[in-house]
Amino acid sequence: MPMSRGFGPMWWHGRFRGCGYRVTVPREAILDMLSKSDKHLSAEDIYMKVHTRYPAIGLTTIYRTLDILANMGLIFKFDFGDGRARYELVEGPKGKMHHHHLICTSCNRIIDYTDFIDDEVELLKRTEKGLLKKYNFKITNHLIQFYGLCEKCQKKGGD
Amino acid sequence: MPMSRGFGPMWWHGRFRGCGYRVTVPREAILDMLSKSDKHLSAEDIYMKVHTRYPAIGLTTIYRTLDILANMGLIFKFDFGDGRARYELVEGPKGKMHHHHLICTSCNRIIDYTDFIDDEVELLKRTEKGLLKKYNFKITNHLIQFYGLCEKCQKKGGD
DNA sequence: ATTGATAATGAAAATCGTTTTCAATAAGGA
DNA sequence: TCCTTATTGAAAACGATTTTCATTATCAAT
Ligand SMILES: [Mn+2]
Ligand SMILES: [Mn+2]
Ligand SMILES: [Zn+2]
Ligand SMILES: [Zn+2]
Repeated sequence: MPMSRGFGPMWWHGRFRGCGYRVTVPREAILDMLSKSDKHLSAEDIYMKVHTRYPAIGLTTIYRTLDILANMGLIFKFDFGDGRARYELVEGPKGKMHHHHLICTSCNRIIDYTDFIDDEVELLKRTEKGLLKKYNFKITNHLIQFYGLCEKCQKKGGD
Repeated sequence: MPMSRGFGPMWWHGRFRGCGYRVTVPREAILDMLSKSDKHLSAEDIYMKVHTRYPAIGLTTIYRTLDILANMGLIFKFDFGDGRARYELVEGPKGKMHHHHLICTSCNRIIDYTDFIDDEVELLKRTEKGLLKKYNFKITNHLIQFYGLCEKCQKKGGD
């Protein structure tokens, strides 16, 4: 199952058409590229990768497509504070879902983790409940990022 | 104690000189302005406020000063995802310290909270310890932001 | 108080990621 | 196939931030 990841060929065609969007070469190329990467790619990263096979596809279309995909909930859009947005495929209910990030401040490596330790889930539930009571603030989403040093950079002497 | 907040007049003069920085009118004006606000101000917000009293101070200097202040640890620099950085005074060990944010996705109101609910700090520590064990990642800092609807916007019907 | 080295400044230009404009193209229902 | 119109790519525009550079102001040494 090369570029469909077991969901059937072009499983997102239905989603696209259902939203009134047309299925185009650039959109297929971008989605296919994303499905083959597990990295946190910037628009330009994606542009360059796609460009090797489809030199005609412009950066503008990359941005427009990423915007649509993010709004459709097919990709996540993150901001790690380096001035450029980063994108990654959601991959549906089977694959990677909501997750948090460990960001190495030395080498900029980013580690996803979904296998939350029990304490973390507990922390979130209690915190959200407490904040609802204290501020009457209804939480719908959260962003949690831990900054520090990855294994390799600790050995190198931290920088 | 009007513009010194009980730390003695110009308590940061020492910090500045200690870092080899000169004490200048723009720097005093910016720091004084920040000490009188409890908001999350953008560079341009700060520029406009400072500009009413000191029309000669340019936006470039605002950026340069904010950069220094952030590096010195006198102010926090945050990114709430609206494309512009936001700044707020740390206020030393007495006042506001490390805190988390509640961000209303409807009216963009931002609520600080430092009065963590019971166990929140404890749970965070345990989470960090767990992540250290699991990924051997040494956490030095974290960013936690909750998105949702503030009290007012819930009543208005949630956008 | 005066001097002098140089850090700091402001205006303008440059940069950089992203968005908008617009004429040309291509998707897909008829 | 034909036609409507969503989509496209190039170029220009955009907005926040940074850089450049000539001028000014700070402050340690006189
Ligand atoms: Mn991720
Ligand atoms: Mn805050
Ligand atoms: Zn690292
Ligand atoms: Zn609100």
